[in-house]
Amino acid sequence: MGNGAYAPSGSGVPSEGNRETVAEVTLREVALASGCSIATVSRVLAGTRPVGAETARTVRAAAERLGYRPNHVARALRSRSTGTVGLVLPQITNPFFPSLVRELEHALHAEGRAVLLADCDDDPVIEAARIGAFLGRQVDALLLIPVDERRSREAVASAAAQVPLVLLDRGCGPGVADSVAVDNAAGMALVLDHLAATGRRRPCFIGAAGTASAAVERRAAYEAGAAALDPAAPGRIELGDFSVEWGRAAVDLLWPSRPDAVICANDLIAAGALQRLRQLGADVPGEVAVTGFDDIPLAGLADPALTTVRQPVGELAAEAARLLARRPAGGVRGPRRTVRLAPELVIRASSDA
Amino acid sequence: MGNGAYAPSGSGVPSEGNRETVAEVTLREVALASGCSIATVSRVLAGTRPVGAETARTVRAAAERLGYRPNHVARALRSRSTGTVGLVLPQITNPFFPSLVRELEHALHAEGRAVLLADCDDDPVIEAARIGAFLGRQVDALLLIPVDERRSREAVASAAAQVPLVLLDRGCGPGVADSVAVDNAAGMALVLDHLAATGRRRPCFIGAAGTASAAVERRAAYEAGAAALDPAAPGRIELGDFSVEWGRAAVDLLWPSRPDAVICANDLIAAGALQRLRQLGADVPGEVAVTGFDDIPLAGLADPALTTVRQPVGELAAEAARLLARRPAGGVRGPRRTVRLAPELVIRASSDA
DNA sequence: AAGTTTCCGGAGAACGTTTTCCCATGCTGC
DNA sequence: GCAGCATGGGAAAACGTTCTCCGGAAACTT
Repeated sequence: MGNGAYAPSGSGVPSEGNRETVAEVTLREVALASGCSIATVSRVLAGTRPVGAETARTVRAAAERLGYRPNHVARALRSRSTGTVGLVLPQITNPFFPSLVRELEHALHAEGRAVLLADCDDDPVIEAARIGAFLGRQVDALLLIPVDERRSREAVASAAAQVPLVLLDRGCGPGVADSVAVDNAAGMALVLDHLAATGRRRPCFIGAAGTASAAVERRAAYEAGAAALDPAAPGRIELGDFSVEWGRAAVDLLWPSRPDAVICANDLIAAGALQRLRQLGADVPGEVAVTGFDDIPLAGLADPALTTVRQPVGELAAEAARLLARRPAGGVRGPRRTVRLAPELVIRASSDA
Repeated sequence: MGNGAYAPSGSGVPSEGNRETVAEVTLREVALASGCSIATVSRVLAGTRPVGAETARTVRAAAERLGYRPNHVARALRSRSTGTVGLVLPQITNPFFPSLVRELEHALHAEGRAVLLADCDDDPVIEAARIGAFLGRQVDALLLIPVDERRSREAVASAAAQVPLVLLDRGCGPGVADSVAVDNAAGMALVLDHLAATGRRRPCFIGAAGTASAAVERRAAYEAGAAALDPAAPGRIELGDFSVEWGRAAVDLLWPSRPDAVICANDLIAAGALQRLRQLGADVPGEVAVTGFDDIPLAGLADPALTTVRQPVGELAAEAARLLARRPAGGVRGPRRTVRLAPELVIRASSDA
């Protein structure tokens, strides 16, 4: 029974005995074999009510012998819980998401729930459709990284009224649903402190336009922190999107003014910036430091390796699972909770003084 | 009805009328409202048997009006098909997988099937457990990227006996299950042809040890091709694993012999090799060309951008879906099919003569 | 000794579908 | 006019659970 997590078949050679692997074994067969009723078998196996020790043993033996495996579908129909969570995200190919998905998958599987995955192609319409499909499949809950702060709102709100729903990484307007994300302001503050401590005085910022919460919060935090750093020269700010291409392009705009630190709103931008700076012959980190945000795998691979802010992906996932578990069913009750987790500064060569 | 893919609620303001969003609408309610039997409603909505035109209209109107949404769980219990496929992979954080997952998700959702995701942490034991869990949840089929050629075999074979199962990207021994993968030999041949055409004469190979099919096939193809290229100097071969670190380390072993082309078994190795070569002051591509395999996003971002072999991810996914669809149910019948898809050479700066 | 509470176990009703029967009706062909 | 046959529709049996009753027996109470 050690390895056979799913194969009721015997040991290796399928020679004799239990051929009943074909006709699915149900509670009924176990009941018949153990000489008691279906109800009793159910109770023994589910442990929902105490059952006589002797009977329990017989039942368990019979179940084991026949290789009984509960039918989750039937169970779901009756108990109105599928043990399934839908995970909806904008683009699995966004390099920040895989590790988050991984942690979520582990956290959820650990409590016996399975993960239905949907990729929205960054399209709110597809997102709404996927949410609807999952709801139709009776997921117990939804984990959602919204595509867009505004255009996802309607679908999210409507879904949150039907099942427990936790927003991840990005917000979706106030009071729409529970949410858990990294503390972007704290992360940006870590970066600025580090740069200040290593003597950088002429920072600039390459961010992303739009209303996405990560974009807004990181930009605001930079503004606040940079002004505190040196009220006279808060540094230039350029806004584009969260892409490598934009990082490259922004450097062309900023480099002429010779900043000594380029702070980027995420690692992709930073990777682009780094690449372009090197092409322009800039000395990183001697002449100029570059920092990113998120700590995607690419950050450690860049050359020089990128100083960045690591999101606590594991905690993010654990917290999301916890929020889901807390919200019982109808989901409507209770105020929305927002959890902010502290990030960690990862200092690498790109800012090493 | 345009947007409300999942919300049966009316238009905006929840003022009057249908409050039955709360108590789930079933076939029974629709039958009652349209004055006919449950069976008829089911037939109209599922289209399983012709029904009188007048009745059909009435039923459809009632269903629309009440906002009927079929209960997938009940349907699954009765029809023994959940419309769900399990996708089991070694490590979602492996940068080659996200795009594959994306394509698979789209292909499957397009035919109305939902995707259950499992990440195995590169551990065959976890893999077996996940497969078992999915089987217990009555997935209609399994899509699997095996962790290990040998150690995954038992679980895979056992699962393949129960549901249609398609192996992706990596094999798992002959005759175990249907499988679809890129033609590694053809890909390596493309690389070698390109390098020969651009005048490279002293190749070497950084590969991965072990029995994983990608490792074995790419290595064998290199040996065959390099020998054909120049029987006298087939080039050195170093074997490690599919990682950036190994790429870096291997360069230290190989560079002293001054090859003019470093052919890597995947892009991660190539990225490491590229990095180390640059650190050593080598001129890429002037002095030495570097090539990868897979065309992960990192390949285009490396500096210089990496020449590599692009896997036809979309076709891979489509073909996998097709194989699944072909195999009816029990899965045991019929010979195993193996599909090999042709890759494409992507020439970038790292090999530009 | 008669209530009363526990305890253990069984019968059977859900859960919401799909599907198999079966019964009407209205037709066709003799 | 009657067998035969499509056609449209309903009643009810599954599917495999969980869970609510209910009953009997044993163990306490009074």
